[in-house]
Amino acid sequence: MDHTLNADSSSLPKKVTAKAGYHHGDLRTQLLNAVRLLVEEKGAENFSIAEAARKAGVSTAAPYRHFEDKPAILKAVVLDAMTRNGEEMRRVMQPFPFGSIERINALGQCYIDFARQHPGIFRLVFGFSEKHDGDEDLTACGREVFGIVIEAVANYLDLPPNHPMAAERAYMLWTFVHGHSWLIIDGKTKAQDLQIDEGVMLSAVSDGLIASLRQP
Amino acid sequence: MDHTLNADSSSLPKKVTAKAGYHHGDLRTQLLNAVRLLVEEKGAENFSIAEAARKAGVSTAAPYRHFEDKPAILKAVVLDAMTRNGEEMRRVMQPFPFGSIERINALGQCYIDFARQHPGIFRLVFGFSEKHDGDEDLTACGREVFGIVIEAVANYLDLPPNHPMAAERAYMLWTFVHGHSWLIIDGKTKAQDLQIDEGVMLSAVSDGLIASLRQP
DNA sequence: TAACATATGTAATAGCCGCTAACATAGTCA
DNA sequence: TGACTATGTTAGCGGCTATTACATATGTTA
Repeated sequence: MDHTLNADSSSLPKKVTAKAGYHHGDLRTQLLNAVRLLVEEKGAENFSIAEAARKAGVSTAAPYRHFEDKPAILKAVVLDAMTRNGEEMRRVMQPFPFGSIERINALGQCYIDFARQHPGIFRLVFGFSEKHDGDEDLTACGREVFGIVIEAVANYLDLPPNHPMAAERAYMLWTFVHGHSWLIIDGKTKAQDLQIDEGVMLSAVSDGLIASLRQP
Repeated sequence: MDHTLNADSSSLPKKVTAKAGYHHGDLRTQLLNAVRLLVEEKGAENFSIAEAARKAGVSTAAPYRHFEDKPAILKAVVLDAMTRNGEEMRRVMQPFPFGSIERINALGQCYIDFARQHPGIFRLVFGFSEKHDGDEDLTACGREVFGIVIEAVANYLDLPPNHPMAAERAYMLWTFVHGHSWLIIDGKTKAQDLQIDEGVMLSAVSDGLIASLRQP
């Protein structure tokens, strides 16, 4: 339930309060923090490197010592967010029994929570073509995260993890939580005056699309 | 199956080939056409008013005689796209019997087709907060389009169109096609090596989430 | 028809931003 | 110490949004 993307106080930098000198000391990390804040604050399409640099207290040219260009800095933020979301997914499913439908529901809820808590980042991760369409790192990271879902579905359905049906049903679940996440952060759900219990809906979906396969 | 957003030869302008004079004659329409092309070509986040103006053969200041600012010109494109998509939805469901599940499936397929055929516009319609978050015109248009889906679901389930369950199940269908559309145009589906028949999946979803309610 | 009002174009400009080049400073290691 | 590398800065180019002042076409009315 935490999804903390903000303060990067873990893996503490070599110089925590390096401000006095000519060299910053920990600019890369603090730039990423600034970018995350700005993306959340002003939207990924209105964020500027220059503002991130000001926020970190350096000149507008300094970021280019650490990142090739704007797409590169955004890619770093995206990769970090995907990784953390994957970790969070593994965490939230752990309390529930192996092979249970509750594990699947927990994964879906985790995905939705992430979008709600970090809509700007979510928009950035998806939605933005920003030159990293076929990027290998991002693809690999995505496959790993989606693998968690496939595995949970396969375990529930008593299938080998590489069974096509597991991937197929996992994908259906993904489309659902993905679409719901987008509609939530775009305000479309509210605009339609829909009074829907999210948890109930999520259960209905996993029941209708996955649990229904257990008794043939 | 057409979703033609490009040539606006319908509702023909007063002067079709007004190019010679100081005044353009049909700048507003041609600007919108240029914007649509550019959004599709370079992505909504990289489109610029200046380039649209060049494409229409006028100075970079001219567009501001017809649109307040960048969000306004994008809003016009979005409204047009939503309207046309709504019309297309009404068209594709017509061949199927009133109250049939095929009508529902046709609506879903139409939504997905639109995204696949106009990914740039789709990204613009959703995904972009671009200052029209709570815009009344867009909200009204969206409610009207979504109303088509609610109605089809209500008819199939033999419910009054304002029954909460109709809206609820319609929303589930929406989340599914919306999420699938995003994943398709983001290339995520391909990145995951998923071999899924879209029509089969769509049927499975409407079966699992809607048809299952008919026999209680 | 002449004069005025309105609509719609241009040019010039201010203030952003992305990114690069040339230069400055700090840390590292022979 | 001296050379090399990493990481800052300043200055500047070209592109963008948006505004302002001015120019030209169109239409209305006396």
